[in-house]
Amino acid sequence: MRVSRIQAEQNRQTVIDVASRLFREHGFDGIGLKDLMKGAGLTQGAFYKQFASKEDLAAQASRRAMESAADRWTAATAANPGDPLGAVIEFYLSMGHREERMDGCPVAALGSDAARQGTEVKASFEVGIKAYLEVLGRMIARTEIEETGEKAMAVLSTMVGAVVLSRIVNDPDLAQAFLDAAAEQVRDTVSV
Amino acid sequence: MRVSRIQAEQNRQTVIDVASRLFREHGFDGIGLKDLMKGAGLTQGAFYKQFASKEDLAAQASRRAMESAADRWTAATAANPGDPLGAVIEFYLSMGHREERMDGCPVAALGSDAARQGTEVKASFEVGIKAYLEVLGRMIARTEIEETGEKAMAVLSTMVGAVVLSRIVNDPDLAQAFLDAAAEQVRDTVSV
DNA sequence: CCATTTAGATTACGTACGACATCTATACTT
DNA sequence: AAGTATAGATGTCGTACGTAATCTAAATGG
Repeated sequence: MRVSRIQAEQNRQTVIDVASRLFREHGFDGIGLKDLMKGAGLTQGAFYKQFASKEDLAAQASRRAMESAADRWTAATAANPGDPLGAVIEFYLSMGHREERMDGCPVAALGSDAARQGTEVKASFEVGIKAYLEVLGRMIARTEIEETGEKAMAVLSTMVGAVVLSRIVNDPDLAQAFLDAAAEQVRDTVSV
Repeated sequence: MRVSRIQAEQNRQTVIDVASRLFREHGFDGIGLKDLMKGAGLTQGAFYKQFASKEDLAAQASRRAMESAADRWTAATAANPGDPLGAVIEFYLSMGHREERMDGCPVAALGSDAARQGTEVKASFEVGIKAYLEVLGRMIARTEIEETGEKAMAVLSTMVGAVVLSRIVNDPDLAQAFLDAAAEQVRDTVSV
């Protein structure tokens, strides 16, 4: 049956939110439209009234996911102005983050998948990645003026790589070691 | 038709080799058994005579891919004993590597996917990752005795993350910047 | 304020493809 | 020559994405 305009828009947002989580959990190819819509309390038939294709949803869900991830970084730094880097490290390079793919960083959860997607999806990620770099750049700028961008990129690479690697390996100790090693490296990079 | 025992084994190896490339190109969920077998010149019907399941093949293909990747690292360092790190950086953190997912590092190509796979696949990756760390550890050990393992892990994280990020973004300049920034960071880490 | 239009939702369908099992013909092996 | 291992064809059954047809309630407007 038909619902109000407001309700329809709300449903649309719910689908995007749900997709942003389920894609991170299962990968773009690992979950179908039926389950995606069911997660939002709707049926598959309603999908094409709201989205042009699965890839269209993937692009919008990726954007949403990256926005919320970047917001989390910003919030963490704002809440801890004395040690913004420490605040980011504490949750990003943690075993908790390793274990909750669904709510964690989309780059770590979907990086390899995103590389295979179309331009739209990649563009969504790109916006979020630049937001990450800005947050990192502000932290680095306090101690060093030159090469802020380069350092931010290196730091982000280290952090993303460490979480990916920590999730691949079965051994929890090795996983922890990757996170710890990355944390130390990141601290060194920013403080030098 | 039936082929010789030797031919059958060779076919099996071909399937693993082909799968190790096609999985990297399309992801574990992005390609089906039919196309996988076709890539080896066989039909899908032959698959279950050789492998228990798709995941079984995924585990074997991952192992094969990681072996060949680690061999490449070893070969690069052996061919350039004066600057082993430079040799690795030159191909790993290059635009060429960014563009050939199919023949490149399996961790960068399938890292996010691997995190969602079962224990067998992860174990295959884990072996290869440890091989990477050994190669890196040897390079780092020359300049620094302490914390060799930690540094190797940080370096690997940076390299993997940089390639993943460089592949996600549409902008080639930004992609190049990630690779360059990682290269510099890696050199600093190893030489300090 | 009622009739008409419109749009969101459901159900059902179509085609294609997914993994996996089984059956058959054949050619190697012993 | 007989047995057997293998490739390949075929089948099953579920699910994939996408597309109507239909239903219903919200918008709209006279």
